[in-house]
Amino acid sequence: MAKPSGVVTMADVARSAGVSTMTVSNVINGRPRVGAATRERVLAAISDLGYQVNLAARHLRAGRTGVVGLAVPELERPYFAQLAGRLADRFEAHGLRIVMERTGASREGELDAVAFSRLRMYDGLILSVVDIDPAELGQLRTDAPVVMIGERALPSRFDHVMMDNVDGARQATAHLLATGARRIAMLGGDLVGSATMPALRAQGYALAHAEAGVPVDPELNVRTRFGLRDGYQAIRSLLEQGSEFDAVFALTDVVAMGALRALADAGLRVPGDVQVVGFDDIDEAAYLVPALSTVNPGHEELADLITALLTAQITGGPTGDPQEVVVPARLIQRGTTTPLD
Amino acid sequence: MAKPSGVVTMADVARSAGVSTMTVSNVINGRPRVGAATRERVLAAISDLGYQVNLAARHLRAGRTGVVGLAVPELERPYFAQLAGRLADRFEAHGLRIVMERTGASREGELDAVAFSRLRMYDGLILSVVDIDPAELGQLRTDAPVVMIGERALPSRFDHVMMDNVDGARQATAHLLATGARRIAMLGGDLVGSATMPALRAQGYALAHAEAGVPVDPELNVRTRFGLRDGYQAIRSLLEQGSEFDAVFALTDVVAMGALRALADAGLRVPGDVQVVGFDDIDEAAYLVPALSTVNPGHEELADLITALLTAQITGGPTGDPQEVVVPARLIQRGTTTPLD
DNA sequence: TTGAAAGCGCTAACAT
DNA sequence: ATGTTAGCGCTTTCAA
Repeated sequence: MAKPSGVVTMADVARSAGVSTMTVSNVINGRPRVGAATRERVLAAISDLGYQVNLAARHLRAGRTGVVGLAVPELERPYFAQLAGRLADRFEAHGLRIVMERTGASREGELDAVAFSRLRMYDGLILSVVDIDPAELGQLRTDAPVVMIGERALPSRFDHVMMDNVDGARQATAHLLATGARRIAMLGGDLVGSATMPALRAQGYALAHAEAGVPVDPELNVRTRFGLRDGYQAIRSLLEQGSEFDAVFALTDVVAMGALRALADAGLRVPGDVQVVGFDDIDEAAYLVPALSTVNPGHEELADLITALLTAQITGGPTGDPQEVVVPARLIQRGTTTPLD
Repeated sequence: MAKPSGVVTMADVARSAGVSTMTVSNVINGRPRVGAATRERVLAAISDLGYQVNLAARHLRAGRTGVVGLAVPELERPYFAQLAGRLADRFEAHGLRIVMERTGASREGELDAVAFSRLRMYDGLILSVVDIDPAELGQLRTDAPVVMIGERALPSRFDHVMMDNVDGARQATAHLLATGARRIAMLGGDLVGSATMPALRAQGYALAHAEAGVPVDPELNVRTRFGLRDGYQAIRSLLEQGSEFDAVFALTDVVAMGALRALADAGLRVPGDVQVVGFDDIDEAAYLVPALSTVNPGHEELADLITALLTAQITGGPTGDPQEVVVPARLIQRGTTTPLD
C-alpha cells in the first residue's frame, strides 16, 4: 500500500522487499550484480506498490535527465514543429527525449527563460536564436551541451548549425528574375539589418538583383511578421498603395500562404499574373494548389548535424573548438513559378 | 568565480555575499523578510557569479518546477502545435511555462514515457489521450495534477476536456447532405470502433446520414493516417478503384489539404465537382485557395478550460470530483463547400 | 531579519 | 551479491 501521501518511494519498495534501497536501485537500472531471486522480489514489490522513480531526485543525484530541450520562437510555426518531429526521431535513437518550449523570439525569453535555469533540467539544449546578442551568450553556463540553430551569429563558443539564408534567398530571387520577373515584391525582408533571418534573406534578394543588373525598389519590400495573416495583409497593402509587381518572394512559406490567398482574393492568377516563391519548404508547400515553389533549407542535413553535434557534447563533454556549420539550401520549383525551359 | 566544475551553487552565492543559503533562497524567491541592504548584496553576488537555480533540487525539495507538460501524439501536427501556442499564452499569465513532448500516439508512449515518470518533472500535465486504455489510467500517480484532452474516455478520476467530435462531424456531414451531396467519401474514419477520434467522427458522419435517410456506403470510407500524404493517397485510391463520390469529409484539415491536392491533380474542381469539409479549423484552413470549410472545435474555450482546470488543481490540490467537459463544435462554411441559400 | 539543522529521493563509492 | 555511508542543491521548519 502506498503511504498516506500517495507517493511511493524507493525506501518503501526496499522495505517491502526486505532489501536495501541500493538493491532496488540496481534492479531498476538493470545493473548486473543482483541475484535472480532478489530481483524477482524487488520487481514484485515495485508493481505491488505502483512505484515510479522520482526523476527530480535521480537528476539531482546523477546529473542527467535523458531529456533534450528544444527552444524555439513559437511552438506553432510549422518550420519548427516539423524540425521538432525530425529531431525527436533522431534523438530517440540515442535514448533521449525531445521537449519543446518557446522563447517568444525575445532576447529575454531566449536568455532568461531557457538558458539561465531550464537548462538544468536538460542534458542538452537546442536553441533557436533570433534576438539574442552575442555578448550575452557569455552569460550561459559554459559546461552545458548547447547547439544553436538559426541565423548567422558572431563567433561564439557554442556549436552552431545554420541554413544558408543568403544563398537560398538568392536562388529564389534569381529564378524569378530568370523567368522574366522585374518587380519582385519581398514580404518580411529587412534591407538594413545584418545578421537576422529577415536581413540575411533580404541580402540574398538584393544579391540576385545585383547579379542580374536589376535595381532593387525598396518600396516593394513590406516589413511584416511571419504569420498567415501577415502575408495576407502585406499583399493587401501593396495592392492598396498601387505598387506594381510581377512576382513575390515571401520570406517564409507561411507568409507565402497568406500572400497566395490575398492574390486570389484580388483576382490575380498564380503564376500567370504573379509568381510566388516561399522559403522553408514546410510539408504543406507541396500540397497547396498550386504547389508552392520554395527553398528547401536542407531539413535532413540540419537535423542530422544538430543531433550529431549535441549527442557528441552530451556523451563526450566539451569537444574542442565549437563547430559552425552551414547547410546548403536549394530551390524547389513547383507550381507557383514559371518553369524555365 | 565559479568553482572548477563551472557550476555555481546557492552555497557559493551565500559565501560570496556573507550570508546563509537561506537568505539567498529568500531573496531569489522574493520572500518578504529580507533587509534591503542584504538583498542588494545577494543580488550582486548572484549576477557576479552567474548563479542559476537548480530546478531539479528545487523540485525535489519543494515539489514544484513552474513547468507544465503538454504531451501530444505528434509535435508537427498543426492542431497540437496551435493548441500549444494558445496554452503557452494562458499559462504564462499564471507564471507557468508549457513544455511540449510527444507520445507517438501509442499506449506505451502515453503511459510509460509521460505519465509514469516524466510527470515527476512537471507541476502538472496536459495529456492528449489517443490510445490509452482506461484501465491503465489507474496506474497513474493519483496526486499529480493532470488534465486529459482528446477523445471521450470512460469515466476516470482525471479532469477531462473534450471537443464534440460526434456533433462536429454530424454538422459537417449534414451540411454536405443538405447541399445535395449523396455519396460522401470519408477520409480516416473508423466505422467500427467506439471511443477514438476516428470512431467518434465516423459516428457523427453516420448519424447525419441516418437523420437524412441516406445510407452509408462503407466503401466510401478510407482508413488512413492523418498526414498530408495520407489524404492525398486516400483520394488517389478512391479514384483508382473507381469509387464515385460528390463530396469528401476529411477527418482532419491536414488530411483535407492532401485531398484537395489530389482532387486538383485529377482535374476535379472544388466545390463544383466535389465538395470538401475538414475538421479542426487549423489556422491554415482559412488561407487555402479555395478556403477550407471545416469544423471549429472551440479552440479558445478548450484552451480556457484546460488552463482553468489544471491551474485549479495545481494551486488547490485535488478538487473534488473530476470534471468532464465537452465543448461545442461549430461548422465553418468557406469556399470548399456550396453555400446554402 | 537572519541562520542552523534536517531531509526531499536517489545513486556513487566503498564496504561487507 | 548486498548493504552502508554520504551527499547532490535546495527549502522547510524552528530557533536566535
